[in-house]
Amino acid sequence: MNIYDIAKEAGVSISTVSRVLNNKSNVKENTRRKVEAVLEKHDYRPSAIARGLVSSSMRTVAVLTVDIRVPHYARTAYTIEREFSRRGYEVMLCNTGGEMDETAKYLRVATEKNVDGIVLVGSVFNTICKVPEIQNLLGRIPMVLANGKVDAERSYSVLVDDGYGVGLAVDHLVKRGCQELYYLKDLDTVSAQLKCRGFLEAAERAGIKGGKRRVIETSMSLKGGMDAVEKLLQEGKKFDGVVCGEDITAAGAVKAIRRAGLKVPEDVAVTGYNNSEYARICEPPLTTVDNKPELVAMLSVQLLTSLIEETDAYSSCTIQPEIVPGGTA
Amino acid sequence: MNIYDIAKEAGVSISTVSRVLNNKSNVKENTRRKVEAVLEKHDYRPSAIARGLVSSSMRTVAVLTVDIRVPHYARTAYTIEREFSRRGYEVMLCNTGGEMDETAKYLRVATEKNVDGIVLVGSVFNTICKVPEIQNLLGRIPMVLANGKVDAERSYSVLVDDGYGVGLAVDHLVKRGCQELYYLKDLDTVSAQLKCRGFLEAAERAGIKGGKRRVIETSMSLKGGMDAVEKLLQEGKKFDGVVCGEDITAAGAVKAIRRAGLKVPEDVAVTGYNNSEYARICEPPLTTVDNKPELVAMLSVQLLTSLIEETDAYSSCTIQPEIVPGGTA
DNA sequence: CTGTTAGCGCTTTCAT
DNA sequence: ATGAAAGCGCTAACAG
Repeated sequence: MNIYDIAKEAGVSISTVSRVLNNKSNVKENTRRKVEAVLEKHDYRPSAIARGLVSSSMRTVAVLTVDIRVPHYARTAYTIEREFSRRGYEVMLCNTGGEMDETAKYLRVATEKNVDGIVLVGSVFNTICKVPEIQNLLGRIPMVLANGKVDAERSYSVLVDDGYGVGLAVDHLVKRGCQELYYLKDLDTVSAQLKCRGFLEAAERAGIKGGKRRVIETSMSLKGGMDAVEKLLQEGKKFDGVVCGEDITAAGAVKAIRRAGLKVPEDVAVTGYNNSEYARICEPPLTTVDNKPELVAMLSVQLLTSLIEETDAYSSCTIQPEIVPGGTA
Repeated sequence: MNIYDIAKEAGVSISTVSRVLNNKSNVKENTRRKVEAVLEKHDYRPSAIARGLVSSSMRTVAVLTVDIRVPHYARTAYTIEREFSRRGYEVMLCNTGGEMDETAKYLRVATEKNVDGIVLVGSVFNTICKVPEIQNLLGRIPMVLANGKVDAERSYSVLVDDGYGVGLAVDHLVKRGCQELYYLKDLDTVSAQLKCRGFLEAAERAGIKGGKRRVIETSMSLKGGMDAVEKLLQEGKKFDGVVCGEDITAAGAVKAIRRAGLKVPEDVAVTGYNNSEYARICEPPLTTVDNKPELVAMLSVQLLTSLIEETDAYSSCTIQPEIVPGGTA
């Protein structure tokens, strides 16, 4: 069933049907009703593909994340989807695993499908987009990086000051009297590096010596957090505060500290990062940092929408995280 | 840049370019190379929209879930996306919030965009699809329900025996000597009802009296689990086992039990459901039930693919959950 | 206010 | 092996 069938049955031309379909004003009320009746009768839906071919837009945006199973990305992607849905766009979900190949593949598909815009969620894309192979896929389509930055035509950023965020955690620990701090670093993305630097700078400001010796590299998992703490204990390191780059590692750290018979926060204080459900499940609930994924998502959608529809002036911006008091620090 | 530009520059007709693009065999090796050179030079990508208009397929499937932020759905959607990506399909992500309107809207969009197939994830759709307003949107497009069932043309199911799953948890508790069991019920979806019934039947089999009085309704959240346990304690109920319909409520239950000075599992044993990261963060880690979302997702994709491509014979199927021992039971 | 016509970029007969 | 031409379902410019 297409526009011709409708036209024939309503006894009008396809243009008139098209006009009715698109709520154009120049249709006689009588004709409009006649056409609408036929439309309703068949519960007719115009083909978005055919429309897309004409308007060269399918009202679709691609959202690339590393892995939607990571709660932080899930929250971001969720909000992006909801916001775009409100605005009449559908979202194509792309899990890249942080792989260059998958990213390239998806950018290619996005181009072929002529998506209206692209959102890259996560600072991995910061690094990935520098690869020449990816570089020449950029600039064709409006793009917003949520917590990333890339130098290309029509690419904008919504940044989160993660260094500042970790700094807040350090300040918080110092204020409650902690002196022997360690930082649990999990990944090696730009964001992870900024967090680490935020720790080092804040520690130095607070007069805490040791610098990089206070950074423990571990994996981004519950076990990663536990392992790191166990290592500290085994090595007989003195510590009264553990700053973590992720709630999940912080939860692991708390687990290991308490299993060792130490009290949190009395003996060792701990801070997480992300203000996730993980933080609340942890016992005691984590003191953590809210890096506001929903806000980042909203601003990203706003930015991309204005880019697509060429409405408002648009510019990149930066979000300041906030500390969320819990029971671990 | 389109197929005409390429044809002109290569000095051939558009049919030949199309043949090269689609790896058809009837092209002289020489011509092929000539065309490929031009293709490469411009890094040409054919328009998926135009192709879609001809083939009436955009190689896209829609995945509807309640809320991608719920880990269980995130895992399912993730696997579905990865599997479809491997097969050359993109995924349109749809968060319906379990709302009828949103579901209807998305089914309509899916129809307009002529998606190749639809996956409905979660047993809410079981109920939602019964609404007449939704009913007449079904049957047009191949559909698979992950953990749901609906009576419509071209609709199939991958079911999870959640009643059996909760039964496993009850058996486990009974085996370790628990007699005073309670069940924490969180939602009111079909799946939640099946779980509840699974509890009641298994309890009765084990000779535990009380029936429905042993079911506590609460909200699906950490607080929901805590509230339920606090209520039991306040009412002075005797209990040595708490079976939960979700890991998150189980984590809340454990929290409340321990805060009351009771030991888990010695005084009160607890079981969760979903085998999620929540279960591992909980201290002690939850004994939980694995309802295998990844497997469900894989089978759903397989089923939908065979439906779309009309290859193998297809049929609905059912998954059996497994108990995962932890430290709470 | 309504109809005719020319595309949008591609695939696919049907000739040659 | 290659090209010409029709058509997928729609929008929009133009004519009346």
